[in-house]
Amino acid sequence: MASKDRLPVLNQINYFVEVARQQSYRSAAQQLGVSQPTLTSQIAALEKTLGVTLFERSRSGTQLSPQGRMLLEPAQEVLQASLRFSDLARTMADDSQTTYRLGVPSTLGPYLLPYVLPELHARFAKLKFYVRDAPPLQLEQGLLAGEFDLVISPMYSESSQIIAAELFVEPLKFVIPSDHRLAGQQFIEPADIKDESVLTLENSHHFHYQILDICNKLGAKVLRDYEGTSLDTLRQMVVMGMGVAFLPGLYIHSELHRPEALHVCELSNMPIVRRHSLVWRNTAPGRVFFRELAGHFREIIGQQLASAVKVLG
Amino acid sequence: MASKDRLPVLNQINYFVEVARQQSYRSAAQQLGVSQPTLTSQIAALEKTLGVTLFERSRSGTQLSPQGRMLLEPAQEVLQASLRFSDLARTMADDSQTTYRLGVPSTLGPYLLPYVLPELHARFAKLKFYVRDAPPLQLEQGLLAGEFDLVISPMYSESSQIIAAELFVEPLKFVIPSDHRLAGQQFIEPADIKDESVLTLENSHHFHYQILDICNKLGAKVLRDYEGTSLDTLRQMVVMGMGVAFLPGLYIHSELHRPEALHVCELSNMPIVRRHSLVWRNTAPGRVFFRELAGHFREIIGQQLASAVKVLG
DNA sequence: ATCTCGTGATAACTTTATTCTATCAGTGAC
DNA sequence: GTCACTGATAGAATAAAGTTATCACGAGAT
Repeated sequence: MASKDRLPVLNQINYFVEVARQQSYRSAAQQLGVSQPTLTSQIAALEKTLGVTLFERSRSGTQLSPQGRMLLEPAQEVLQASLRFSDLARTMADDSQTTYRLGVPSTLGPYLLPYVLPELHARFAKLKFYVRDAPPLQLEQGLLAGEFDLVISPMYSESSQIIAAELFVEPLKFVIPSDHRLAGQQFIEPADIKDESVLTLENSHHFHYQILDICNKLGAKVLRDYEGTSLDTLRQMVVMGMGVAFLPGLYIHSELHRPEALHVCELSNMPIVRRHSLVWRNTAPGRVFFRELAGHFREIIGQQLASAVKVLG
Repeated sequence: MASKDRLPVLNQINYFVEVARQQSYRSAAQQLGVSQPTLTSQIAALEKTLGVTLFERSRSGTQLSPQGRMLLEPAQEVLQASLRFSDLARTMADDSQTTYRLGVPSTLGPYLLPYVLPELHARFAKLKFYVRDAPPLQLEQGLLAGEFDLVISPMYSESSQIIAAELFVEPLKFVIPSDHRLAGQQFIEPADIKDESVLTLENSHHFHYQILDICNKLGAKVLRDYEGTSLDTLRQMVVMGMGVAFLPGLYIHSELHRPEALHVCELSNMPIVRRHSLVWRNTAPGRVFFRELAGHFREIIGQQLASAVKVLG
């Protein structure tokens, strides 16, 4: 007869609970700030969609029907669930109180984020990141596919769907074994590197191609037989005398505090660097906040890592 | 700016969940059986009331925003709560699948309901009664106050707000100690009772006044110093020789199967009875079913207790 | 480059819900 | 009886939800 298969209306459920509480249409109406006929018709509508009589009305008052009595608690649960829902929404109305999926290159994340995230947390207590490592190629793909909300990447491929805010420039340091013929000097002439065997990461890393490029210019040869899977293996390979390598400044800043079997230096007059940007889709709803976020990144990096990198912006 | 303090609409939450599931407005629209612009405007309305952007739209598709992602599960919980609510309502749309608060006199309930409720349960598996004992006076008050939905009572006070369906007539048996001078006879002349000491229940029971009445007519005296608090104490008092008593036929039928230190008989040519009705408020939403229920009571009592009582109706 | 197809957004309109004010018709207390 | 109180009803105004037709943009194939 009645009751199409339609969902009831939360507002009506709210009315129901209030009338049940007050045992009176009129006082419930006053409490709810609506007129009494509104309640009459809305409760009637709810009863129709549910197919159940909720109240026993008499000229001398109103009370719950047996069915209404049993439905009262489930109704309150619906309202509570809806309150949880909209409360959560309200707190997240502020973009700085949400959890974002942040993608970082595995050659950067572990050496950058420990310096940044604690301070960021101090500034936005409810801002959270779900951080995932990935090679830059996958980062960009993943960003476009919606697997990430934010990505820190070198931003080598420009696309109209993507917005990048430059964060900082990171030097790549030249690393050689302590017993290498060039060890001991702080600056090395690019020409001296000719014919050196340069080790790199495996080619799923953007890092790989950058090194390839540099080596081509310098005339050094890249040892492709032994490609490291992480910066740590790369370092080990250099220590073991398998060749020389370029290692990111932040890695060295983080991991090579103590003297070791390695010598770290730079090429004179030829700064080799990585550029890092904070990247997001141009359609991302958080884009305004993301831009603000990039500012905080720069600020914090400037405070924490000024000695190791050069902040942009 | 946006977001008045109003409750969201379940329908919109449902739309939200479906679009999130399909990652597409169009296919979600098809799935939901509405047009695509409806979704556009309803999702936009929901976003406005929540103050949060739920989706990241692009010309090539739709996906959840970070906030929407976190709101998806709470949204589903709201829907589930609402489904539980309306499912429960649907099953209770049938008046025979609800729990009613049934009030019975304590001098009747324990001796009647065990014969009735099992068969009633067989006929209406989901029909339940929350049974409470009370003296008939409280029963009627409680019924009017809405503390009971149904009451079995003698229905001595007629009221325009109350509807009563007569169920059956129960004889009151005359009970004397086995060693009483009148013991052994099945029928006793009313005149023989003159000057006997008759025991009764305490006066909160309607039973009390009925006995008082009978005794006045018969010229018997009522022992008011010792009033029993239950039919069982009354029986014990008779066994102990403190007097004689009238006990309800159903009590005797239930409790006195085995021969005992008691003799049970009747007054000849003077049937003493209680009448029992099923009573409810004339405004009770279940009133149609209650009338039907009264029929089932009569039927079942006729089957189970024909030897002890006389069914009416 | 251009075309086509698929995306969500928009406009203009219709239908359905929601709400209001004013009024009615019983009930209960005095 | 009278009066104050209930919830129900009528009719009108407003708000919300739905429709069809169309647009503008991006992606992929030609």
